[in-house]
Amino acid sequence: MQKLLVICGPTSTGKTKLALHLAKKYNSELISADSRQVYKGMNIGTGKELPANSKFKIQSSKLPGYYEINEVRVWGYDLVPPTRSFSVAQYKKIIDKVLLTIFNRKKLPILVGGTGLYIKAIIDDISTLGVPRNTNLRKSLLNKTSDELYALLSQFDPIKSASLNVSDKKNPRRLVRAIEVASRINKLSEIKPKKINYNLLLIGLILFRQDLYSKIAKRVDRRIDQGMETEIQKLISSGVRWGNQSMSGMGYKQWEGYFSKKESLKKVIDKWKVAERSYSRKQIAWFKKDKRITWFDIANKGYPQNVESLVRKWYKETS
RNA sequence: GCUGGGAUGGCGGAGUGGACAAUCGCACGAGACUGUAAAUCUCGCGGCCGAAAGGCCUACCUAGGUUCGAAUCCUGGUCCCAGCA
Repeated sequence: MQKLLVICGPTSTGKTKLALHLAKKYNSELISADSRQVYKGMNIGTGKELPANSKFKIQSSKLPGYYEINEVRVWGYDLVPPTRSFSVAQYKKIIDKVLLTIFNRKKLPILVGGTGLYIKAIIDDISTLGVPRNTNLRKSLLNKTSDELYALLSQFDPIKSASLNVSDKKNPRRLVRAIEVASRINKLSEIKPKKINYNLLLIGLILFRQDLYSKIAKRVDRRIDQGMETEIQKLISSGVRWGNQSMSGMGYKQWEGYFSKKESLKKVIDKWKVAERSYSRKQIAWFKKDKRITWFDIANKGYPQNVESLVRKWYKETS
């Protein structure tokens, strides 16, 4: 079984930094598991650790490009233009290919990021991933209430509708998706991604809540200093619109009121920090459920050494 | 100093005699989530007891008063804001 190292945890805990550090020691390549770093031109706000003058390299038309950071290849950035929408299914398709080439190069891939669903798509199975989005269906369901959607789903797939929990029953987006899956026209044409089994090691980085919050605040301030406003300006003038999926992310959507002269910069920053905090909570709730994760408190100064010794042990094992 | 307006939970802000521990939004807390996941959705949110139903206590600046009953009415005090001086 191929070895795959996963580094996850809430935002602002230094996952990429740790991954880059480990990559040097284990002849590794990094794969970002981040639903926002996939967009080209969104760098500061999504936290791509790009040094000045770093170049995006594309070697084959069958693979995405990569960056080299401190001589470590980093994949998963800049997969699509920010005017395009994106989904886990595309991510899975692309990254599975990338992983194969990394194994061919006899290197250790490190999957690093905070998007739990993306990590899950790579290391576990998501069985409905082969059902593509149906734009017409989604359009026709656009103005339906969650009760109406639930009734519809009950017609198409009573078993599925009965199995939904209270929150999904009231979640229009997830109901629409469930109807989409239930009403697929041609099941045979679906290409179901293969489940690949890896020899996994999952590392989680965590920090006491209040300290995490203050780290988040500082990082937002830093991103403002790094020129976040200019980044947004560039995106807008290159044709990205506020309604694009890429602009629904933290650090981006909060600027809409500012650019229409309705809100102050302070307001933008406050809303941004709030969004980051609430996101970190959701990430913690998600990752907490995965019992495979070994957690490291980054307040503990020795944690990189502890991570390393765990990785070393796992890496040496013949699988 | 005068005149007018105001003081409600961590914040904004409803309520203007009973159905008020107090609509709602935000923050915060807990959670769900198999093709938008940095999305979307659910629940909780004065304190105490309880698994729950529910019960008890302290509350709408403060001190009194009116009333069967007050966040809501009256009086005094404190503070804030606006206009005039």
